[in-house]
Amino acid sequence: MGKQMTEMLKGTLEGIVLAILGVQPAYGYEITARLRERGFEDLAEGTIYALLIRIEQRGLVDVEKVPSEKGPPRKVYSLNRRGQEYLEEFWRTWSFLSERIGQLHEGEV
Amino acid sequence: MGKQMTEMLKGTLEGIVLAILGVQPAYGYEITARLRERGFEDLAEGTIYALLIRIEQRGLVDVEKVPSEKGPPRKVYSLNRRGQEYLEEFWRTWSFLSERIGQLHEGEV
DNA sequence: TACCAGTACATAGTAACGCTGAATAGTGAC
DNA sequence: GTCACTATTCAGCGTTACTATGTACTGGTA
Repeated sequence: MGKQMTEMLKGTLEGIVLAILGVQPAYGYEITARLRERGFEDLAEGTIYALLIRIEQRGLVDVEKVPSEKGPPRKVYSLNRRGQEYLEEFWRTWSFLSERIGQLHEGEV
Repeated sequence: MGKQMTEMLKGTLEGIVLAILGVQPAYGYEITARLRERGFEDLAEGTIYALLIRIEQRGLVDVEKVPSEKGPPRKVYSLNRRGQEYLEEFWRTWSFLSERIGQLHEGEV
């Protein structure tokens, strides 16, 4: 990751993952792979796992262990009620910030 | 600042300040005041100063000390060539990220 | 059998960033 | 002489993503 992207992901990556889980449950390896496909090519492996553990400890997601045919069991995360609320708050914060920055980009200072 | 906003500002606040300086030179107190007017109401005083020192040390801005009628001398920062390039890189990173997150917000996963 | 690639998760240590809280210093008004 | 406003600085802290490495299960292959 470029340094700028790394810093910019702080605070937003969490929202990105929660939004993905909001659509449908997923497990860490899967989320990492999907993000890499979608342009975050050198997203570090460990980053997502650390993030998932964090949001689990905050009670934003529910976890279920599901056996895999191809390796160790998967930890499938799904967004719960609290996570939903937190995600809505994230969208409000994001909307505010992206609007301001958008204005700056258009040159309206 | 809310916790989410604090985290989200990491990496973006720098770009915001560089963009402001790209329009016209400014000093710390002024930048903080302007940002507060524009919705970042509880932006911490010290944050901007620390950021300015950082970008100065990286050689992204030029500094000039200008006397003030109302207090201690101002340190007026202006974006230089390297800063301009760095800002362009910031916009590229920002555009990529905001596009991805925008897609997520629209539900296109 | 032994080895490797792919799948899947975990974690200790590090760097960077914004915030907290306090200090310093100059000006003008009351 | 004290207060408010202007203006900058800095040490210490919490949070986050990255680095690097380790563990573990499966299937293929030499």
